[in-house]
Amino acid sequence: MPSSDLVVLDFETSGLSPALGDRPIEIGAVLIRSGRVVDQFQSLMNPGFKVSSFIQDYTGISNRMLATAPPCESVMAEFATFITGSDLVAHNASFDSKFLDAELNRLGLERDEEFACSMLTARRVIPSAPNYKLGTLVNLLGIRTSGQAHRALADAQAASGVWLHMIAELKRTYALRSVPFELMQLLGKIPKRNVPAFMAEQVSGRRR
DNA sequence: TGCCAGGCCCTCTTTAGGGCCTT
Repeated sequence: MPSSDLVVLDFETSGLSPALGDRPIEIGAVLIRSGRVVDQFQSLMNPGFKVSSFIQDYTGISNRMLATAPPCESVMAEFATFITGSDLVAHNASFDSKFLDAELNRLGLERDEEFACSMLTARRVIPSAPNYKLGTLVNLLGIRTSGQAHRALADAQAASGVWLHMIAELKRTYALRSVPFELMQLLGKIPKRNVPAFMAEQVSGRRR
C-alpha cells in the first residue's frame, strides 16, 4: 500500500561504511504530508567510540557533544517508530539506507519502507545543475534551511526542499495534478536518455 | 603502519576505468 507520508532523512556518521565499523552520530528528518512539513526528528547519538578530528571538523559535532548524547540504540528505536509507514527519501540514499539498515539490524528490526534518492532523481529533473551536491542544489534552487550545512536536520530540510521543488517542477512542466512517490523513485532509476519517453508515457497514462 | 565503501553514470564502454556523491 503506497504511503501518503514521506520522511526525508539525513545521517551524520563517523565515516563512510558501517561494514568497517562506522556508526551514526546524528539523525535529522522531516515528515511531509500533503506537500507540507508537519513534523521533524533530530537527535545526536553516542556511537560508543570517539570520532575522528575530520568528522568533528566536517560536521561540527564534537566528542564532548557525543559524550552526553543517548546511545545509538535508543535513538534508532525511537526513529524506527517515527518512520513507520512512511516512504523515505535521502540525498544519495544508498549511503543513508545502509546506515539505517545496519542500525535497525542491531535492534533485530527490518525496514519495510521504500527509499527514493533525491540525488538520482535530481540528475533527471534538473539536468542543467553544475553538480548534484546537496549544497549546490540548495543554492541553485534558493532553498532555505534553519541550520548549518552538514548537520542532520538542516541537511534533511535541504533535501526535502529539493524534493518538493522537483515535484513542483514536474507538475508545472507536464501539467500533472500529482506526482506520486513511485514516479519520483522510478525516475531516479531509469537511464537518463529514457526520461523524455518515460515522462511522455506518464502524461499520456494520467490523461487516459 | 597504512589503508579501508559502494552504487550510479558516463565514455575514449559492455572482457573497463574513473568521477560523482554521501561522512
